Amino acid sequence: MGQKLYLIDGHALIFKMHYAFVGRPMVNSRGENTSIIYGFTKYLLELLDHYRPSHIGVSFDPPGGSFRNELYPLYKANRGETPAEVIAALEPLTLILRAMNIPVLMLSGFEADDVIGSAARRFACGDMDVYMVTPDKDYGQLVSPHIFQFKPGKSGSENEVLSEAEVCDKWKISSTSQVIDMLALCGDSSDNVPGVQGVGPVGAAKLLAKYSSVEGIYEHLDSLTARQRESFLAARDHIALSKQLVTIKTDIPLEWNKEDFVLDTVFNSELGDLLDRYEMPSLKRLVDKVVSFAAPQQGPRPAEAEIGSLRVSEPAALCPEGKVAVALAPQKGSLAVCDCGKYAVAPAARFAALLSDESVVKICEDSKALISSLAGSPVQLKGQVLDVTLMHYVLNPEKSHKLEDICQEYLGRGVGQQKEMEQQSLFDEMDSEPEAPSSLGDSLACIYALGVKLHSALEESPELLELYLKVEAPLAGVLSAMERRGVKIDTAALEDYGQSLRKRMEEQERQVRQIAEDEQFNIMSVRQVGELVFEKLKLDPGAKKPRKGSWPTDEKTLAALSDRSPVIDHILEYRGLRKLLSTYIEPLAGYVSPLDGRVHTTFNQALTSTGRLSSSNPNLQNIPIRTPDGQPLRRAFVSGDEGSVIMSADYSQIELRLMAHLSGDEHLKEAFRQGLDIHKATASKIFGVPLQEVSAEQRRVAKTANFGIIYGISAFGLSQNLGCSRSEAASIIEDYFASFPTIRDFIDSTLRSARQNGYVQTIFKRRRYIPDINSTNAALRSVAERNAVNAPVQGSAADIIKLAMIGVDEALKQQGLKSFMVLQIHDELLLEVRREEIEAVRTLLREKMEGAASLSVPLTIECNYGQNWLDAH
DNA sequence: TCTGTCACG
DNA sequence: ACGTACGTGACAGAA
Repeated sequence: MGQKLYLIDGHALIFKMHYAFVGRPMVNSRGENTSIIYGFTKYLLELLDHYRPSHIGVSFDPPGGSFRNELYPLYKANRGETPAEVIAALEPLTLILRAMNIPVLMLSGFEADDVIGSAARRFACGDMDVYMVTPDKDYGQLVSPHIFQFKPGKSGSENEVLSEAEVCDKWKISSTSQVIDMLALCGDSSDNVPGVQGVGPVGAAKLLAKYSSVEGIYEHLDSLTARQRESFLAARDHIALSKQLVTIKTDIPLEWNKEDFVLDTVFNSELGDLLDRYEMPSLKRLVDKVVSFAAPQQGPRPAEAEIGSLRVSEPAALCPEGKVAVALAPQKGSLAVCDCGKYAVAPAARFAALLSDESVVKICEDSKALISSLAGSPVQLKGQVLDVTLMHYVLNPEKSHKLEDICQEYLGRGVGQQKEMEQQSLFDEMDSEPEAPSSLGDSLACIYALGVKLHSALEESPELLELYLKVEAPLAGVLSAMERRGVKIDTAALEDYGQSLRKRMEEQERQVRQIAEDEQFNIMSVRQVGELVFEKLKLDPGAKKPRKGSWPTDEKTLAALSDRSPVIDHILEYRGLRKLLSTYIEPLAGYVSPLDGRVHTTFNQALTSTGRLSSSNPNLQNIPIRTPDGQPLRRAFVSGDEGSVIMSADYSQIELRLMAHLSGDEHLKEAFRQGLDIHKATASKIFGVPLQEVSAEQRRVAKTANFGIIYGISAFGLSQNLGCSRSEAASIIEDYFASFPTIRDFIDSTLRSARQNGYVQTIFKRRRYIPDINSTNAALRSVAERNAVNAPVQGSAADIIKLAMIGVDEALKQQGLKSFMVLQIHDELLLEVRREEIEAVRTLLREKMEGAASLSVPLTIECNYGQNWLDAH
């Protein structure tokens, strides 16, 4: 029986509880603030109840600082005084822990993390898993095969266990020891540890991938960009110290031994007295629960047998031949595969025959990642792929699709808690790696079982199974290819553009300093801006200084004072430019891969509630276009070489066309059939004027109303957007429905079916569940109603472009064209197209995009190309 | 870690 | 009598 040692970072937990109760403290009849004592003890008891540690200890920071303060006097110097409630809670908590026979670890000169690190390293072994209970990211550096970070969730139940793979994945590094380098590079503002200016987690990960450590980066300074080199040179003096400060000690000699940590749930009777003393009757009940459960020592559930039986009987349901495999990519270059209850880890090539066998169903957690990991190798993935994340997304887009959560929902247990399945050679002479993470076997078992369960859940609703098989599963491969191709960035253009914005920022700053009559004025400082606006210039004579804290300087407050002094516009302009620079331009340069000069975004296929994709790291679906300041950025998105262009194809008014199709409204349909300017046509109808006489203002109002219809209109929302009164908005809505009566009917019938079925659906039967549709809470219900109207429209558009992408990808390959897709922006596809293929690709896009669905109105695209993204519009 | 703001469709 | 247009992601600033 595997043993589990939980080491709790007491101070971190106390602070977490302190903040959790800010604003609504618990006070007992003696007037004592018992928030922290209650929160901490409750958390501890729930942990015992739920996770059943065999061993446990709590560590606190000792008073008087640590060796780090001697190394660096400014260490944590930016932290304010420890709140009095926190100090007051220490003593009672120590008493409670003592009454529970839980050892309190404190070593003068060391912080809690050093003690925990040293204990973890000392006690972790094959039959002792160590869980470090802390929200602190620094602990990631200690995570190793038998040491995990156990992150308390915000509402208590959402605890998260991080293994090596998850820590590495989170930071995008290859080994947990690189967490130290990450922290040193990025700095830590809460501990006052300086990092390297301008280097964030993403940039640091890229550098570490190439040079593996801080020292490695300094050995290759000449390979960095000029800006980066400058920052690294500036940091040279302190970087070693930063690294030392963030390194948790693992070699402190400890006087405790394993037996000291054994959890004995026959608690001391003092515990009850203490809980009475602090007036926490509900915790006494929890104590009883923990004690009563403790007696028959057994694990949560014997699921090994469950999974065992699945593997014997169920595969036939998936695949007539009864051959089923589970595959996933645990780390770069090698693959873990399980079959018939046993698993092996080896380079993917060793599984080539299995992976390319059409008759073997592959079950995995993340097929896009799996496909990406196999790309470039001769190994082909063929046959049906059951991606548990995507299947779960199709079944219920709004739930969490983390493996842990799906397991909880469908298997009634967490992942990584079961006795491991046997690891061995699947084939003769298999060179299995002995160092595989300990939870791997169980993860494979879970994925396997989930593949079977989710597949049969999809079979219950055949239209959902079809959505998965025809849309989501094939799309994963398309997205994988798009991510790997990436989009070329003209870094020189980007740099120039950034430079021009920086110049303009300096100019705004100079103007502000002039008005402030202060050459040293710091425009970035909220405090200084507040004092300038409200005290020196007195732009709002009525405003009273807040007693504590500082003057408000948010956008809205300042904008309201815009006509009192030009300084406001200068400040806002400065902030706008800074935002542009810090959100788009500067980070984008860091995402450009040194290998190919291209940016590789990540498309998330299982995230939105409506079926849309999302893009992150970086987000390339929100690159500016609407404002003049932002537009030049799109010029930096270029084709890979002179022989290619950027081509953009976007659906014209796809959501309104879907509204016309779904509602069946004859007026709207007719307008689209005639190819009219739809907003103008709408205006003509609702204002009762001839098409030619529609004014610009009327068109604007109609356009806003059209958007409103798609969003699930409300008088308030429309009035906000038009800047008119609520009653005026209400009358516009009346006129709209009078002109398009069938749309009102459509909305009504959509709501009726949502109330009846609990969900709404798209033209391809993608569901969105609307549980709040019958809520007695009016606000909740209104949100639900708007969701119910919007989801079929937004979601159908998402279905259509997904299907189009699959068709386009297939056709490009089939016709042997070299052009390829690079981005999807909801209703637009961006491609890199060989010049000689321009006409062929254009034709193909028309055919596949316009033909992706047959609606009762024409579905049309606009297609253009140019040297860059801006020119392609 | 959470909120507000602002970029896109 | 509520708080509001739908769907995202990233950053700065405040706790």
